[in-house]
Amino acid sequence: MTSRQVTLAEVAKEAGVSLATASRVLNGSTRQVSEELRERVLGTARRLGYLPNASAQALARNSSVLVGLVVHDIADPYFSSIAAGVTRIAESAGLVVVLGTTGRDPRREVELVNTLRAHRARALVIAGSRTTDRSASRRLAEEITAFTAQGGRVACVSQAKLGTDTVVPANRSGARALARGLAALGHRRFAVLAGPPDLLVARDRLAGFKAGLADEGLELPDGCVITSDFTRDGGHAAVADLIAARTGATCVFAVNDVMAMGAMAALRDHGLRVPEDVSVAGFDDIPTLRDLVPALSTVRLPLEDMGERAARLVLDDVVAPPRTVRVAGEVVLRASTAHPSGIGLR
Amino acid sequence: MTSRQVTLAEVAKEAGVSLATASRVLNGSTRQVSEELRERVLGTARRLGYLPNASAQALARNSSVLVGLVVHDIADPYFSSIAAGVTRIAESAGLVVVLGTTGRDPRREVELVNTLRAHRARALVIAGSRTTDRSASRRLAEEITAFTAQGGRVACVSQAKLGTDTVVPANRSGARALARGLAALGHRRFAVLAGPPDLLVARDRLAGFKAGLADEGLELPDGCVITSDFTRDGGHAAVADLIAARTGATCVFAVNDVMAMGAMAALRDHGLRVPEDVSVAGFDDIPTLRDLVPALSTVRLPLEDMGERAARLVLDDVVAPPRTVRVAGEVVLRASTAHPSGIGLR
DNA sequence: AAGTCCGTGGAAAGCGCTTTCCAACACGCT
DNA sequence: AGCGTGTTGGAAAGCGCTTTCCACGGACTT
Repeated sequence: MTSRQVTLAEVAKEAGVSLATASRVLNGSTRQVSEELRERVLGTARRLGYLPNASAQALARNSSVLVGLVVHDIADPYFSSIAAGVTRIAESAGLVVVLGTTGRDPRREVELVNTLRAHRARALVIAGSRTTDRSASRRLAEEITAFTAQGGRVACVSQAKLGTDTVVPANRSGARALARGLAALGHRRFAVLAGPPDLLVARDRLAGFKAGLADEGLELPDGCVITSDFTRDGGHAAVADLIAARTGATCVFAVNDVMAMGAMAALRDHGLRVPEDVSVAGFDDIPTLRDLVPALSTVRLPLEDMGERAARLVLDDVVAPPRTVRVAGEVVLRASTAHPSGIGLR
Repeated sequence: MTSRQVTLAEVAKEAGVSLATASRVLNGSTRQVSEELRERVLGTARRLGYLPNASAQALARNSSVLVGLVVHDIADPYFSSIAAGVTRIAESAGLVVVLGTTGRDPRREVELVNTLRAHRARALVIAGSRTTDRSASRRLAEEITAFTAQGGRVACVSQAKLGTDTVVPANRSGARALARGLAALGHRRFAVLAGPPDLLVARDRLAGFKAGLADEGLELPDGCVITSDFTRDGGHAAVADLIAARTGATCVFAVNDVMAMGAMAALRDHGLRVPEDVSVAGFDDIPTLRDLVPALSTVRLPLEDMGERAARLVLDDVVAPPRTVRVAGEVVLRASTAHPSGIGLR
């Protein structure tokens, strides 16, 4: 069944030229080939249905056309938006995207970078926040070092902690501005669905939010910070704890949109209305948000654009290793947040 | 900067064994190697930080570890859900997923399959509906034939039109059952946001819906079928046409969920309430649906599962070329559809 | 007329790995 | 002692391509 593939050698022979000449015609070599031979080679190649073997080319050239993309969960709109940006740039540069998903397992992350290294991927975009786990970070950093030592370029979308090019969203300042905006609406008691305690992006956003409250002379008591998974279901589950905590909060900030969406659903299940009984805000501005009712207030991040930026960092020819692209977040207050009217979450 | 990579030959030399022995130890060869040499090779490999060159292995073995995944738009929840299923299975089989996005351009689709073929990908999952464009289909079919002739396996998620293994959702019967369900709610006048006229999946769903109406003795006048893009914005834009058409429909069926979401937003913009003024239903049951208010009625497809099924089809050892896995759709009536109370879209 | 240079084609040496084939040796038999 | 048989190590031939290096002519100098 498996028909032998047409090789360059066959094309060369059939066209009556040397291997070298055939190669020069069929790839973008700088060397000139006379019009006559060129035509002949091109013709036979087409006639025989020649397709270069990418593995052989990669081996001979010592460089591949592969770009790695590592995300936690491709079904999460946050990551799929970034992925769309990365693939757009990579594909328009004639490269091929290799997708790896970690399921938020740091070991898997290291494993993926290793695999991509084995494939001699020319570049690598790692999306998704690091955690406070030092040993995991160290092992990832080692892999990344090996990857760059091999001539590959790496960019991260998240914290600039790994000595690579990085696209870093304004987690702190965005959350801070959001806090001020919510305070300006009249809220005085807040609760935060803070995600996992060891996730840096979650910590940054929490810290920024606290700072924003402090700007307004407000504070966030410890009991008002609920930890949970960084997912829609995490946000949903956290609401039970939130209500049990009897915080009296009139406004809930979830450190990302999917958590906020889960929380809104859970609040509804508990018979609470948003924003009449409690206001809710998220972070990221994932695309699905615009079809939510009430529309979710959030901090907008240009997700696809961030993916594009990361891809560009990693594909340009600049030789300036650790560059940082800061991306601003824009506070967008929508219908899910309103002037506090009720008594909040007693 | 680019440090030379450690090669098998170096490991072999350092360990004082032949290339062959080193190779046998460091990959899953069937050949035995004595415990002593084995240890020695493993030790030096670790010490030197040896990592096999995947391109070289692919070349020597004439087979790669790559699995292609072709989707229209990775940011669309429909595709990202399927992608999550495919990557899960592929990665658990130790394979590497190559992601290609077409942006719904048939030429790009062909191009991607070609690229994947050049990389000697061992398998390929193509998600996304075909169109009625015969010449595009033919060229894709040719590429696919070449791919399989080369020993690769291909599965499609959509219509079983290409002679490959296929996972086909119950578009017709799902839409038909949905139509009956909506008629049972009391609706008599319907409108359909039918997507692009040349997209097979859209046509199937429209046809199924009509059949379901016919079962109930109802029909769908031509003026009640609005065409538009198969996207959220397409659904949004179609609503203006829909309203202009003065169909008197009390229920709108959009042939996929993202269109239905766009339509709901547009209806709201026009001051129409769902479901009080008009009921809306979609198709697919993308994950984001459960956080919509009102919750969208739809036909549930197990999207991640479909991705997994496709991946399994393409990765098992069965030698039964064109198999078809039919996936049932389950009608899920939620809050976006109700007994018709108003006068509908006059 | 001799010397230079450039443009072009081909031979061949790799790239890093797998795998066939052969040699060597240790057994267990008759 | 002689002979299969089975096990293990190594030499070497590829896998399909790129690229260096050399050879050859013709066009130009001087």
